[in-house]
Amino acid sequence: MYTTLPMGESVHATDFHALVALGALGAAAQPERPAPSFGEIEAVPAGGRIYMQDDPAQAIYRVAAGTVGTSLVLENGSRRVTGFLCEGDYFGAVFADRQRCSAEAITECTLVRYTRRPRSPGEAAGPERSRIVIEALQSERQTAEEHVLLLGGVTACAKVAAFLLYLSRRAAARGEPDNPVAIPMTRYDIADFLGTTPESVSRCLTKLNRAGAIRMDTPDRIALLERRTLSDIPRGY
Amino acid sequence: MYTTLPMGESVHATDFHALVALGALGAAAQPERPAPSFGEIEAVPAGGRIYMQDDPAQAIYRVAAGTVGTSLVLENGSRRVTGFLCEGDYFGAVFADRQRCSAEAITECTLVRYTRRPRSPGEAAGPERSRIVIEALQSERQTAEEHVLLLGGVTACAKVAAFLLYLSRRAAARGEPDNPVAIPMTRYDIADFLGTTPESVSRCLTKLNRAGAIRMDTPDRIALLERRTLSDIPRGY
DNA sequence: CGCAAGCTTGAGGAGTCTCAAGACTGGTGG
DNA sequence: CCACCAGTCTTGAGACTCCTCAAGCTTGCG
Repeated sequence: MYTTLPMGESVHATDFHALVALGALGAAAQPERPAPSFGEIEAVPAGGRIYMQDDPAQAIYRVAAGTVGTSLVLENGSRRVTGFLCEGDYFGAVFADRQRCSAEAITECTLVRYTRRPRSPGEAAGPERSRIVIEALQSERQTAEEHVLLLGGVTACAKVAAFLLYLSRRAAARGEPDNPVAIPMTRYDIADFLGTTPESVSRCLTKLNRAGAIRMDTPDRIALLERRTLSDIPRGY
Repeated sequence: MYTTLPMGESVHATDFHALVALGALGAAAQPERPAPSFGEIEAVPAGGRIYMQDDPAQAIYRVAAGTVGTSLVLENGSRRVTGFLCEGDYFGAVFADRQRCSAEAITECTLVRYTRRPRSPGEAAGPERSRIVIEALQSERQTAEEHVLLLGGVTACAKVAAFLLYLSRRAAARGEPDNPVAIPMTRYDIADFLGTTPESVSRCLTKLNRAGAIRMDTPDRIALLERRTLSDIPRGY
């Protein structure tokens, strides 16, 4: 599969190693970075729709605060949650006319919206816009690759435990409290994300709670007591 | 998560829409495209190791012919196959010092190897190298996102059926025969790719075969007879 | 021919899904 | 302020699928 990238001479003297260094540096949060000179701020209330599946793709979004969920409905009617996006994560960077997923705010959100068509002709080109696209690609690739590892677990408990560790790890990366980890999404969303059912998610959490591996303060706030247990769930747990 | 992309002024006048158009065009195979002016051809025999997990990351690879499998072993010892790469697919584009996955040739392969360090200083910069990185990001994102959809299936038969359709769709995109679809990888690899077991893969294929939805000519050559059945596997199939 | 690797099939048990009902929570309206 | 209500979460029971362990079968190759 060769791809046509009609950039032609529009990219000059790009340093290969600088691009390659992108991802390695991307892992570290750097909140001090000055805000980009473009991109519109958009506030979305909890439960608000950002866009729907098959809507025209008009912008790339970056989450500034809150949690966004992306999901899609397949031909056979089954629903899949494809990602939970938090501060710094990009979404909506499809390279097509229409969105493949729906996106909605799980919590109250603040988004940065990079519209495809520049608002004024003067700001059409520039390194910042291409930086956004590259960062979005990298972010979405990481989202999908981590999702693959979570979905690959064989038993439901292993998936749920890995999911908790995943949420905690990501919260820590954002500089947020990572041990009583916040669970902003519903059991239904978790189930559709992990390829299981809400009942199974609930049962696994109950089992891990009783076993002392976690402590459920409230349904949406869980303390991880034995991380080692969570990462090494055997087959017949 | 802000990422530092130390490109500075090294990217000029990049057309935002051109970058955004990348993915839409990326889906179409364009074998007529002239070969890039750099990148080393590497032939790998079937079963050959390309690199191992935790090896120093030295290059980005693109498959020119054959099938490559990437896999990794988690802390708890379970193996995951993260992708089956075919003509045109990229792999190995980690943005870190070391590889996260192992890569090995499933069939005899021809690869194009884009080494990180340019061979001569003169060819260090240029639009072609950054094009490779962007194409690789896009390719790997697509690999992971399609994998997510396959893994999200609830029953083993649904996953296996979706996997067959996936192989067929990709073969068609490469201009190869897509109905008696070639299955170059083993049941073990398929199982680790789909989050199930080799026995379950085999049983599902047998069941689909008996039901008349597919016809197994040989274990590695399967004809898809009822695509509609394969895409609409109900829960209790 | 014998071996190794991969594929298939079988039986039993563990895990999960389905359907169902009850408990809890937060918000709304009387 | 309280009752109600809708949505969510939890728990239960039964049926079913799938995993595990095991044993043949096929294929390709030395």
